[in-house]
Amino acid sequence: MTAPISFTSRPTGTGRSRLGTLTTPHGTIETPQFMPVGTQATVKSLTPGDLRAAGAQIILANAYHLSLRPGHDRIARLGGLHRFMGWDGPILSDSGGFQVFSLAHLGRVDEDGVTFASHLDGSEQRLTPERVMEIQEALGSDIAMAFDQLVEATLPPSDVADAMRRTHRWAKRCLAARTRPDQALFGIVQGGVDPDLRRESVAAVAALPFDGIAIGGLSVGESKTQMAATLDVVADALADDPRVRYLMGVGSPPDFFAAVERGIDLFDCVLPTRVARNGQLWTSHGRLNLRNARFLDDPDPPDPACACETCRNHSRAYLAHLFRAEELLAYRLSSLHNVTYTQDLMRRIRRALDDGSFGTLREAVTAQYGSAGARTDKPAVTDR
RNA sequence: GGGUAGGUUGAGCAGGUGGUGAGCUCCGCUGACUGUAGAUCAGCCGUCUUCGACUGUGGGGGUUCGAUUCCCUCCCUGCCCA
Repeated sequence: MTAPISFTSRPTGTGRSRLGTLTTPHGTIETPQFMPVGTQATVKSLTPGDLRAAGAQIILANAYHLSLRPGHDRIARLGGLHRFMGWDGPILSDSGGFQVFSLAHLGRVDEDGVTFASHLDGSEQRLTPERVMEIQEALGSDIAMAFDQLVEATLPPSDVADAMRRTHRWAKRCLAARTRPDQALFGIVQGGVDPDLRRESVAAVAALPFDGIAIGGLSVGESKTQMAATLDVVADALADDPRVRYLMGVGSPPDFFAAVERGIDLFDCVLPTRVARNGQLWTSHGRLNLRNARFLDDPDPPDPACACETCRNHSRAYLAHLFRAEELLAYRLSSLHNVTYTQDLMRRIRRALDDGSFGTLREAVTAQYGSAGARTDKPAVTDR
């Protein structure tokens, strides 16, 4: 059978960075690329038209959430996730592995899978690698993710290693369970921030016939320095592996630079949309919190350098008012801007990789957002 | 004019029948947020020299060791009657 996706890339000469093209059943995307997160078959407050206008080329949805509501079988009966949500571009579905982590207190992990109390109604739910593949195939996403176990990188090494090796066993089961020739499947590298464990994980995952390699378990409490060091280890271990590399759950504007120069092609993160709903806009002046009193009389657009619908038509003062009044438009206008900003940033990164100005761009953005990110090397929870 | 219920920190309240009223919800201020149980959460929100201290229960006066509480008087508000 023909491969469900194809990825071609070339090194740029800037660190380990690459410029690439990823072709999926629902279209081609340029890499490095950012995927807005649409957990429940919607990028909160935005229509597919908004996403297109913002420059989004691929979005992420979540198998766990959609299996609980409205149900993956129902989505399948309604023609699949693309038709259901009205987005005809590529979709990557997350497996629910992150929920094993974020909802850990609601469930327990065993060798075969995970038993959950649904966060919606408390009903018992069972996720296994086979079940997760069944859900994602019913959704019909372009790219499915293997079911993994993510743990705090700061746990004892033996715990991190246990979860990592279970992830490897589940990876093989996911591959064995797949039946759709038109859906790609990515494996996930785990191993916390331990270089040896990360190397072991890359060796195990890269040996399997996945269509892409994801790096999980980062941006969950470790420092920026640890994340960069871990990405270096992974990039070394992947060496000349030609497959697309996806860093899960990252990130902020400074994070993109740290990861791209270490060979990352794909990102997803809730940050742009979540912080937007909480009043924080990403701009060429850095972060603006539009709930701050100083914006109530500010007639300027959120970002004078931005051409999105929000910045073309509305002032900071108007946004500040909408947030205070808890008007729904606040969430849409802010999310639309932040997704646009993030897509613009990725486009600028791609252009800079092409013309050799990556370092210059990184310095400019770092000046706006602070070195190494907003909060540098905050101590890990268990360091105390 | 008579009766009645009230007056507590921006708003709305709780509490307090003589022994230290800074408690709640809004509003407001600031911060956080990284494969979304998040249009959420946290801190602050009388003053100060802020791990504490001080002031504050409509105004004035009185009784008392001590008054938000008891007494006198005045002011203001709601409702009922005339």
